[in-house]
Amino acid sequence: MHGKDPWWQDKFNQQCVRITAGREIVINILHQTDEHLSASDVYIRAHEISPEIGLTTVYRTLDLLEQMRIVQKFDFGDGQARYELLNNPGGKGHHHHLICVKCKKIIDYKDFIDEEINCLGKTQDFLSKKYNFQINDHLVSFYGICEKCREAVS
Amino acid sequence: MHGKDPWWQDKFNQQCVRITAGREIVINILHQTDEHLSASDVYIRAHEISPEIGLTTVYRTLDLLEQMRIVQKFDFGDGQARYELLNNPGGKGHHHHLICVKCKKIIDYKDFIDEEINCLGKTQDFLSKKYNFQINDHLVSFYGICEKCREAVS
DNA sequence: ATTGATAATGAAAATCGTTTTCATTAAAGG
DNA sequence: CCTTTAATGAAAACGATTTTCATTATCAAT
Repeated sequence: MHGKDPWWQDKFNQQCVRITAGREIVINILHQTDEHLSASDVYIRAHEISPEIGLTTVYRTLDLLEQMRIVQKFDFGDGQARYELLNNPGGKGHHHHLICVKCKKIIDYKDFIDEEINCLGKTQDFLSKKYNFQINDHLVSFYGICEKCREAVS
Repeated sequence: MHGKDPWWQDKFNQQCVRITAGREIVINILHQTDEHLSASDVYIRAHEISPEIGLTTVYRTLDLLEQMRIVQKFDFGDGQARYELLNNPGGKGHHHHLICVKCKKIIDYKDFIDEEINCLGKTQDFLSKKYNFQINDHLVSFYGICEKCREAVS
């Protein structure tokens, strides 16, 4: 695509993880979307591009990418894990979530995100020292009931 | 236990949800622990108290309590949901999480919690207006790799 | 290029947390 | 007490994820 290798290839080489066609496809799929894709979602899209990719490989790749801190795994309570690219350079950027516990609808928001992150930063510094953790990212979600679901109740 | 009914019974009566032995036991179990119990954990403890309680009922009860905003359901990525009592009067109180993505260890922290909540409050107010959500609670988690797991890697 | 060691893969089977089904029992109001 | 309807348990079904195992592809050394 460009003269330079994609940013994530460094991480692969550093950790002696092989760059394969399937892995590239999975990363590209995640790179090209703003949605929170499940493993099946990724599989369906990958399969269109390259039908020899199996669901198992998609699962394994997503796990690997999570371990490598290239993707973030979420669980919004709808029974399947969802994945998002971290540090997605051309993507929508970092955001937090607002989740309806009834219908499981997810809203990504960026309002006040800078203030929030600033505030969380202090905590992160403290925690990483106190507990000797290498903290890579965070998850902030608000839970509630959306307008539609509130209407549905008596 | 006291002369007065437990705090959560009001919620049951208001919503015409029946107060049954099984439900009381599940709530008491959650009330008496500081851990993040899975459905099986609850089932095992419930079964010791009253062997006729089935796993299905535990699942149904936990779902019900989540809908009623009496418990909060979490997913820390270890393959099973975990539950905590909300507003637990004698409990450990509100806290946030620090999670190791390798070994899935969870640390509950309360450091800077007031500042964080204060900061999140502004967002919550904004979001609930903007998206017309009834926001009940929030989840803040930091993800990283703990000391032990970092040593284990080359 | 060829080879050799080893990581990556796919298909199918296994796992396991959770949900559904359905017949039975218990709760709350009359 | 009786009636209606919600709650329950056991077993089966479900579905997402993981494991197994034989095969294939990758990278490094030759």
